[in-house]
Amino acid sequence: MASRNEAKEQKEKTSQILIDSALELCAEEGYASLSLRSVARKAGIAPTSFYRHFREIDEMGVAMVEQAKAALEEWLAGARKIMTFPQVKPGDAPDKLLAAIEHLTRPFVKTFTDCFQNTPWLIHLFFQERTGSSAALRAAITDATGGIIRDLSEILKKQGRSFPFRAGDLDMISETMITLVSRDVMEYPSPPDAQPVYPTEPTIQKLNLLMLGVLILEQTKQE
Amino acid sequence: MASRNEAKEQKEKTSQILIDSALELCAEEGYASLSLRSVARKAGIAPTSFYRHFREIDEMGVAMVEQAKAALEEWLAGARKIMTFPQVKPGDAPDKLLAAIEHLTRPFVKTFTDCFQNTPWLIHLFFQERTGSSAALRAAITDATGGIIRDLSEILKKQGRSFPFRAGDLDMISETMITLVSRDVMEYPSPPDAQPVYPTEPTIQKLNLLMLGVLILEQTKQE
DNA sequence: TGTACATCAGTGAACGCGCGTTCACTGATGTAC
DNA sequence: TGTACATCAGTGAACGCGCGTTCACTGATGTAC
Repeated sequence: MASRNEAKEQKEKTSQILIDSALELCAEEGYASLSLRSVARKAGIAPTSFYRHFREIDEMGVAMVEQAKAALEEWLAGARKIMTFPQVKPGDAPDKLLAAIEHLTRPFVKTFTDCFQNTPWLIHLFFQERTGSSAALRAAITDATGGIIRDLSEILKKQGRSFPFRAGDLDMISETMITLVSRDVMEYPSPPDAQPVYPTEPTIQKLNLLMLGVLILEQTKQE
Repeated sequence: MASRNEAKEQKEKTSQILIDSALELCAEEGYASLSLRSVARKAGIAPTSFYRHFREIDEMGVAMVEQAKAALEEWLAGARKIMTFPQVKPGDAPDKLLAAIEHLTRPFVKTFTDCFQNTPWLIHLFFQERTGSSAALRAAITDATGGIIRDLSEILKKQGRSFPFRAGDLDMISETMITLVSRDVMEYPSPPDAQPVYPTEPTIQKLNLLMLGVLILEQTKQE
């Protein structure tokens, strides 16, 4: 019984090697360029062994997305701890609002860029293949992205006492934040190149403007 | 002489058929899935004839981007005519600012969605392949996108008397507007599916929030 | 005007290659009795 | 404990296919004289 588990663990391990290899290749060449043989080659197993783990490439693709989602959720959990929005009052000057907003946007962007520098394949898979690729992968990504957006909404909601968004807007704001930060991060050269310090300020500024607009509008609506 | 031109025109025509075929295929399957043979097949010529027009796929890719850029510039020129920003004063209520902003954002989003419904391949090529694909194509797209962003900046600048952006911010704002609208538009199902009315309101709202933030901030800085 | 030559878009046959997929096989491990 | 059988991850040979690319050729059109 125990050894049967060992055997299963061994299989699991090989599956993981396949997924890891695929994620690396995907970041380099894009998902569309993945081939069963190239993944197997990188993983160091025979092409035919692939079928012991997945029925086809897209089945592995879905597993890749699941893994990326778990990793991204972990990063977001880290962000949650450092995103805190100071109390503001209606009528505060825009400068003061901006300073408060940066307590949300700066840690958020920092988290995203750290994530990208550590595991570029993660962002790549999520935001590069989001609209392309096979229908199966697209569905998995859309699903996972939805989860991430809701996670971010939760983080914002926690700030609710001081930053009272209307519930319906929360997801829209989260989605936009993620869209903007992922786009900027992806424009950046991949890690094979000499890795310059990523300039986060323009990204932060965009999010600031968005949140400032939100804040002004929400304050108006509450009066 | 005249007939020599005719011969050249004939060649030009075939090149155009190749490009058009490639753009269609690209919208369906993505640029990475293009093959010399599939393009030639769709264009109705022998695979070997491809070499009479382009040395390799990426050379055609660059021509595709040029064509897409020209088309998008034409759409933007149309947008320019209907984007007009009413005069606002510092201290105007956010509601009033928002109403003014919509005179920019609504025509802009409308133009983009119309463009996508008419020629989906255009948006696809520009914003799907922006980060993937070959280095040559990426460079061409980055270049073309830069031009489009500057076009939009020009449009905004024309509103300068009533909407005084600082020059440095103009490109950032244009880029963000294009990022947001293209992302939303691309999330939408491709034309092969039953074509529902594209919901532009969420997109407009995002742009509104951004522009509201910009406006508030610019007003503050001028004081 | 007539004739000989040049150009060049488009072609079909052929090549070697990497691909996905099938198949029967191996050999380690687990199970039954 | 010993023996016979079952399971199953991993394998190597082999297949047919679409790919990019080469080559020598065709035939329409343009040019020289």
